[in-house]
Amino acid sequence: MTPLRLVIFEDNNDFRESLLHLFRFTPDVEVVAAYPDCSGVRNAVTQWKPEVVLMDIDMPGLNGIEATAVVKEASPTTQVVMLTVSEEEDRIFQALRNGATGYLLKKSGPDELVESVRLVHKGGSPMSPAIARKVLQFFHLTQATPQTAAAAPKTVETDDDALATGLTPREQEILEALVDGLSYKMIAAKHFISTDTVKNHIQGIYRKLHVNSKGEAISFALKRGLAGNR
Amino acid sequence: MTPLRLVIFEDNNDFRESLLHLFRFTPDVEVVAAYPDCSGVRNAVTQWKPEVVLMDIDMPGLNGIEATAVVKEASPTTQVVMLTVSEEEDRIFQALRNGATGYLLKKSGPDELVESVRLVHKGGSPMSPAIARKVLQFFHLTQATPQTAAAAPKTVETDDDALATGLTPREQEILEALVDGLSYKMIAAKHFISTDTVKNHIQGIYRKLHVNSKGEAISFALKRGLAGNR
DNA sequence: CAGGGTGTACCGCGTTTGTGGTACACCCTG
DNA sequence: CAGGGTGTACCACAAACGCGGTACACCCTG
Repeated sequence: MTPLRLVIFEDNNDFRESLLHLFRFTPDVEVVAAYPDCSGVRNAVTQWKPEVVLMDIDMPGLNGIEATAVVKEASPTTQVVMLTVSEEEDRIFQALRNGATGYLLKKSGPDELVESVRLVHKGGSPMSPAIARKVLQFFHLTQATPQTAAAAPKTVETDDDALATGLTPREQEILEALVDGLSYKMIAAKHFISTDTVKNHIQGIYRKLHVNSKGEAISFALKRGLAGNR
Repeated sequence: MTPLRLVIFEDNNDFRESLLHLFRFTPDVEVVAAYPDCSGVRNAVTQWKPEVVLMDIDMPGLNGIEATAVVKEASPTTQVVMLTVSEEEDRIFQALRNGATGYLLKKSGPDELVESVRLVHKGGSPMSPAIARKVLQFFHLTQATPQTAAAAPKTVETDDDALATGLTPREQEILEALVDGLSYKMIAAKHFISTDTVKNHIQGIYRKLHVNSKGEAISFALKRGLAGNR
C-alpha cells in the first residue's frame, strides 16, 4: 500500500531536519515536502495533496494558524497537526477552530510524533494532555450543571435583580435551573422539593414574564440577562 | 515524597486484578482501594481522598458516569479518568460534563494507563485520540468559524456558515424558531410542513448538539450564538 | 388578629414533547 | 448506478409539561 503523504511546515532548520530524519525511518510515512515558511502553503497542498500536514505555529510571515485555515480550505480532507512549544489558550482555540485536528507540544517524543501522524490519519485527534485539558475546561464552561440529584451550593445574591423582574428569590432559582435545561424532575431533585411545587413556581414565572412555555421562558431569560449569568 | 493515591472502580475481576498488578510495580502510584461496583463511591472518596480515580463506565448498579458526578461532588479536586471499551458519543459527553478529566479506551496499553494517571494529576487530560476527535468535532459545532485570517489576502469564502455549525440549513431555521419559543405546531405552520417533520429536524438538532429537550437546545443555541441573531 | 404573599404539596386532565420505527423522493458523489 | 445525506411524512407509545383547582403553614404588615 502507498505510504501516507506528509508535508511539514517548520521554520526552525534543526527541528525540521530532525523531523525529516525521523520519518526517513518510518516506512509507512513519506515526507513529500518540508518548508521553512508558509508563503506557498496553498500551492503546496494542492500540489502534494498530503493526507497529513505537520504545522508549526510560530513562523515568520503567514503563521501556522492562518496557514491551517488555508490548508483546510484548499484541501478539506487533509489533516493538520499543530506543533508548538506554547500552550497559549488563544492559539490553541484559534488553531482548532481553523480545522486543526491534532495539537502536540514540541517536547513530545519522536515515537509520539510518528504515532500521532498515523493516528490523525486514522481518524483520531492526538493531543498533548495539557492541551486536552484546556479544551475540556472550555467545554465545561459552556456545559451547565450536571443533572445529578445533589445539593448545589447556590448563592443567589441576585435579590435586587429579582425585585426588578418581580420574581421571588425562589422563582429566580427555578428560572436559573430552567435555563440550565433541567426538567421538572431534575429541578425538584436539585432543590429537594416535589415536582408539583416546581410546577407552581414555574407557573408564577410564566405569569410574571408573560410567557407560557419553558422554551419562551428560557429564551426570555437569556435574551434579557435574567439568568444565565455570563 | 508520598505516592499518588489512586482508587479504582472496575467490575471486571480480571481487568481489576490486572490494574492492581500493573500499579504494584509503579512506585509513585499507590492503589489505596479497588471496588467492583460504585455502591460505596461517596464513602470511598471521602475516606481515601484519592488524587486520582480510575472509573469504568459499564458497571452494575450506579454506573461510572453517575459515579463520576458523585466523586466530583464529594471531592472536587479528585481527578477522574474514565476507562471504557465503548466510543459512544453520549457516554463521552455525559462523563465529561460530569467532571471526568481523562477518557481512555481499555485497549490502551499498560504504559499509557500508568502515564495517564500521572498526567491527569499533573493537570493534563489524557484522552485516546479517537475520543479527542469526538470532543473536537463537538467543539467545532459550537464555534461559528471566525477564521483568524486577518492577514489572509484570499478572503476565505465563508459560503457555508450553516455547514460550519454542522447543522443543515433547515435545521438552522428550525433552531431559530425554537429559540423564538415556538411549539412544534407553530413551527410546522410557519414552514408549511407537518409537525412530524419538525420533530425529525429537531431530533437531528438534538443529536448534533448533544441535548435532548427544547429547553437545552434553546439554552445552548443562545449561549453560543448559534441562533438568536445578534 | 386578619389578610396577603410565599413556599410547600396533592389531584386530575388534556396537550406537547421525546423516542423509535418505516417510508419515499430528491440530489450528490464515487 | 449504488449509496449517503437531506427533507418530507406517517405511526405508536411513554414521558414531560401546562392548566386548573385545593390545601396548609409560615412570615410579614397593617
